[in-house]
Amino acid sequence: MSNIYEVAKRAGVSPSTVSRVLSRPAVVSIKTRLRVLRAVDVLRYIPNSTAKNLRTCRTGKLLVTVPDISNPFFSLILQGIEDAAQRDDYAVLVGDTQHDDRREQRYALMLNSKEADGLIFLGHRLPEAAAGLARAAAPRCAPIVNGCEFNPRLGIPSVHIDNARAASDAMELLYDLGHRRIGVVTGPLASPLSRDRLRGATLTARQRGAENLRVVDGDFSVESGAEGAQRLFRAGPPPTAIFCFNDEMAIGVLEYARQQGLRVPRDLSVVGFDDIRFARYTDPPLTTVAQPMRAIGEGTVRLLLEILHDDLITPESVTLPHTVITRASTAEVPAAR
Amino acid sequence: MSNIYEVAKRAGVSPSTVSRVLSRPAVVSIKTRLRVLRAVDVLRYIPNSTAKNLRTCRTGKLLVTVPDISNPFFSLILQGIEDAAQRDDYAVLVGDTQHDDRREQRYALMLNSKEADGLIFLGHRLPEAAAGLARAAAPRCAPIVNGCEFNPRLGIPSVHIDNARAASDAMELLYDLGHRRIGVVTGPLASPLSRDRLRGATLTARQRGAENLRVVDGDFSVESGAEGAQRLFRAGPPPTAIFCFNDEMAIGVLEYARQQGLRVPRDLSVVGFDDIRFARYTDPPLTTVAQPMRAIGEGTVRLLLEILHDDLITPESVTLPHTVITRASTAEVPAAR
DNA sequence: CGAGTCGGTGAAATCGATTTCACTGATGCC
DNA sequence: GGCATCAGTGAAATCGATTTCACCGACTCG
Repeated sequence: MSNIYEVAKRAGVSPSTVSRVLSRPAVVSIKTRLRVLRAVDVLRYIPNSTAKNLRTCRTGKLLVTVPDISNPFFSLILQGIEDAAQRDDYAVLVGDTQHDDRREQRYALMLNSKEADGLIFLGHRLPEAAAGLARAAAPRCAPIVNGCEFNPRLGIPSVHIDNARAASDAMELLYDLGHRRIGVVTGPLASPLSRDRLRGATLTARQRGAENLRVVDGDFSVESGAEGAQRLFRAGPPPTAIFCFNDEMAIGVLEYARQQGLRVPRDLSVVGFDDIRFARYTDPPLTTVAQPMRAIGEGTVRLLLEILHDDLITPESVTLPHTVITRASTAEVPAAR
Repeated sequence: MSNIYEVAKRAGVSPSTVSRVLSRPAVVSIKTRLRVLRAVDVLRYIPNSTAKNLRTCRTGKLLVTVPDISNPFFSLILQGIEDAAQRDDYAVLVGDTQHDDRREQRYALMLNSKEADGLIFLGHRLPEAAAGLARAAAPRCAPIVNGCEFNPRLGIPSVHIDNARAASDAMELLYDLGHRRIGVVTGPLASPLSRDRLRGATLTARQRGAENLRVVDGDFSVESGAEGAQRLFRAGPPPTAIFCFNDEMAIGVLEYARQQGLRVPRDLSVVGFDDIRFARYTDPPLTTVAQPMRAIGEGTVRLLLEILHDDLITPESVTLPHTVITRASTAEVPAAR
């Protein structure tokens, strides 16, 4: 592989000129520019980006840690990130952390060793290594951005929806349909996102005067949705509606209903969260709260690039709109008909 | 951020020694080793990986191009790749190409500019830039590996299943259930993978003496599955079974059936391909051909690392086993009952 | 006792670009 | 005509590590 010196020699100029031709052609005379370009062509010269990175202290890479790439919710966000990064000529390094904080740690360290220019993390924990960078940068912004979650105490900019409000909206929908015995299957309460949704849901329940809100915890998996439904049905009078904090658990509830011979939405209304790709293809199609996944991904990149370009000095979060999508898994409560 | 010189100064040794302590501690005496480590600790020294990469001509990164990250099939392969790469201390750069060959090109160029040590591509096209590297490396292996597809003409090692055989197996299943009028919805025939499956399917059809195989083309999307079903039903006598070249199209067929009031599997049997996460949660759960997605991902990494370590000289592909998973979307043909 | 070996270390070259600074010749202007 | 300005270019420093080679002292062995 040829390097800049060989190109310079062949073109009869100095390496500096070759470098200029490639990065700021305007400052080089037309004649030498063409000579250099010809040499570049002949030698099939492609600049070594590592050398460039070393000199410029930039890598052109963004590191993204995601709790689970194979989860359709995250994969859509990742797609938004990738797409936005690409548009600005950044490449994306992904780290699948499998919800493991040691892995989160390891990836965060890549920022310290300058393997990437910035970090987008989609989980709810800020790895210690990253927190250190954030402290060191204070009161300015470190190139670290969060997606989906929002923990004001971290002081890390984030792109997310108003989870409390979104959960409220989902609950309102159910109350408006006449439901009074509503069950909720939460996500892991370690994450602010789940806590926010729970807060929104219980707030609405109180406002609507329904004390009959029963809450069980899930872990966002299909299985935990089915199990949550079972727990809700086994304890006390059966709920007429179940609100799950994500679509996969709602699919689990649909599974449970099918096994128990419950007809959805006749006997049980089900609401999910996220509006993943398959939500519209469940049977019945799932009523759910849509998050703008791609936009969240793109937003995190925009925020990160603003920080990198020094346009964003103080942490600033972005709240994107959600939408309640009514499909066929919800209906008026039988008694109200 | 401190560098190796400051550490050396603080420890009262030369930079070479610091480097040795960090990479081959055994060759340094215990005493200096401890002194150096203390200095590293105090200064919170973290080696700059860009400098290291420049010197060692290694990046510790693998580039993966995937046609569509948000597709659950690819995201599972990607997870396998990420996981395997991580175990060997490699990081993964992903490029979502959106099936666009210009994007594939752009990513492939990153190999030329030494931004990654190797390339795994999951599409069926080998970008020209990568092909150039392969030619340059010949007759040895360039660090380029394919997943899923297999095109012997490319001379690029690949990890995949026996697609022809897998399609045969799916068809056998249907014939064994007594189906004779079978429809097939293919993927884009530009990819060898689809052509292989089609070959397998038609071969079995011929062996089973059924001339009634009707084939329509799809593009792997849910919509094209529904549309394919429509075309199959509109032309000639209705099929009793439809075999789709992926699960999403099979979901489309299920949708179509529901809309038309066809009961699956009573009126129509449906077989998918891939066994994505949601295949078991469709209604009815989908009979499909399972591909070992994670293993495919892990396999591509293993192959690539063997090439990088010079253990693999000549291109060599790996065929992994598939499994036909019978769920509730297939049943005996009514007439056969 | 002298030669050879070996463990431990440092000086300096190197990877391949970018960028500063200085220089040259040509032009503009009074 | 002389001085300032400017466009165009090159020499050399620089980024931060790794690695080769040479060196030194201590030890072994004949």
